[in-house]
Amino acid sequence: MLPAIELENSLTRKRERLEPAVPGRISMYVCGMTVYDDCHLGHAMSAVCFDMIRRYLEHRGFLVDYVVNFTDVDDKILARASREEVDFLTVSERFIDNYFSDMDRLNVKRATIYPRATRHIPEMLRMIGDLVDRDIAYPVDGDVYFDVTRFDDYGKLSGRKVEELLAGARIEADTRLRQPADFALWKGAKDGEPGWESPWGTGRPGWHIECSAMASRYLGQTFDIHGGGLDLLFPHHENEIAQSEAHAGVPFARYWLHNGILNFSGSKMSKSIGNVLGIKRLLKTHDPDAIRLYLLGSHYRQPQSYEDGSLERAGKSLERFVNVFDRARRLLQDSPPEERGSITESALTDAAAAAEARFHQCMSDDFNAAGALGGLFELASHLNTAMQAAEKEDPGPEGRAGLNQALSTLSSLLGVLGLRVGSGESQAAGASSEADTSLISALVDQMIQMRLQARQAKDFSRADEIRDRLARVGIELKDAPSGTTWTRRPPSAQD
RNA sequence: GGCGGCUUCGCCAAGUGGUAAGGCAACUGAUUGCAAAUCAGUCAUCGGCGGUUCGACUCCGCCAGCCGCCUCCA
Repeated sequence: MLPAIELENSLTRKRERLEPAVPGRISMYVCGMTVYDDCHLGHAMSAVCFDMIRRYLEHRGFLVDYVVNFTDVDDKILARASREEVDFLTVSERFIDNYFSDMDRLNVKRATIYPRATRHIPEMLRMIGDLVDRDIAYPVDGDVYFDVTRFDDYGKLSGRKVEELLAGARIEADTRLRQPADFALWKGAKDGEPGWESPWGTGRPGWHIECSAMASRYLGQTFDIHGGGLDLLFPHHENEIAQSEAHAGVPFARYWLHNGILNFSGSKMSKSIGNVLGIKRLLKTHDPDAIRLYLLGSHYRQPQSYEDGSLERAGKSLERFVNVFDRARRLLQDSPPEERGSITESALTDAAAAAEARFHQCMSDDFNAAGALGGLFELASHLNTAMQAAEKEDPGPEGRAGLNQALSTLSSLLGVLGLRVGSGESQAAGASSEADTSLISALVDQMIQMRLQARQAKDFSRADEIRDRLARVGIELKDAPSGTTWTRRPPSAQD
């Protein structure tokens, strides 16, 4: 019996048991990105956190409807388009493609649907129209604003009170507004800006309304989980709730999940500060699984600080898993089975069962992937201990069964976290075509043969030279009793 | 100024009212021609001060430091 899933709900600030509105199904909406530039590690953090949550829910048997939006029209996109003298959709579509290629490499599973704001203008106009009709929103000079005093629960997510917002507003008051905290549902087009026709003139949607419109379009007026970065909690998510609930009269998202922000050099990774690490650049020197492992190494809700060498350390950790599978493959294929075994089956099956139990215990407890990983490292250790013995004396038929079972547990649980180690689909850094790979393989085997001859002739300086030279081009040799193996490492990483 | 959060071994980072997972690094030993990998072992009393409690790192209060949001932001 697996533990019930509990999660920390930002809305109630409490730990709650996850009880989907429709048994067996989870409807989940996660704020994607405004596509005006490349993705950075912070975007990856959010995407990977919610991907991990989604994968775990699916692993637990839920059918997950997973919606991630693209904000494909906004000031920054328009600014870029104007700078590049292209249509704004050219810009947004380019960065959407870019987003997919980065996220695919990080093994972020594709959402059920990726709605774009520009393709849901009618839905938004209907919502805005309704709010205006009921005087919850009001038009001003071609814009439309939401009157925050007309929604009693305004501030319930972020713990703010309307009065305080009015008093402490940092922005200069726009005198056209009923109060400074009111936010735009619709923005009238200024000179030459693209726009859509509306009852209030040509314009484009405000930022928040798209999520309200698209979430209800695809998941219903009330759905289970809404996720996003903690920095979106206010005002974005607060405003989503206000619009949606004022419009529909029913609760919007039932559970709100927020991932902690990634800090780099002491402050939030953000384009405006300029301390961003682009995913594309990181992928040049790091295994995508290492990046994923790093991002899952702390609880999703905690802010995470990126330090120099963080990804290198994650890469070393990942190798621990990689080595287990390499070693097992060698062990199981090299030696013919014998009657008597060096491994007692129960030792490994117990270790595997313990790791799996701990995995579920941690993951059920607000998706504690970091804790779950700890258990997987322990299982890796148990496997190594057993394999060390098995290299001296055949594990025997029962031992082989136990070994295989523990390996398959390890690889499938890593898979639930989206880590491809041991699944046969891991992406070695510098992956190349199949033809290249087999050519490299043949060449390296030749070099290993040459080195073996040198070693047998006790010409160790020559043997070392071969090893060093291969290391310089990213081929690392490992001598084992059963022979020499090699692995490709990424070219030396700088950050 | 308002709201929220954080402070655990050299670094990253889980966690619990009953004396602290894991990874990286380091140290000792085994193994190795030497390495690498691996194994065995070593390596923290949880920011400070009070309080509640039989007992707190975990609960409460105060203090200090750091961070996020309040403007676009994963």
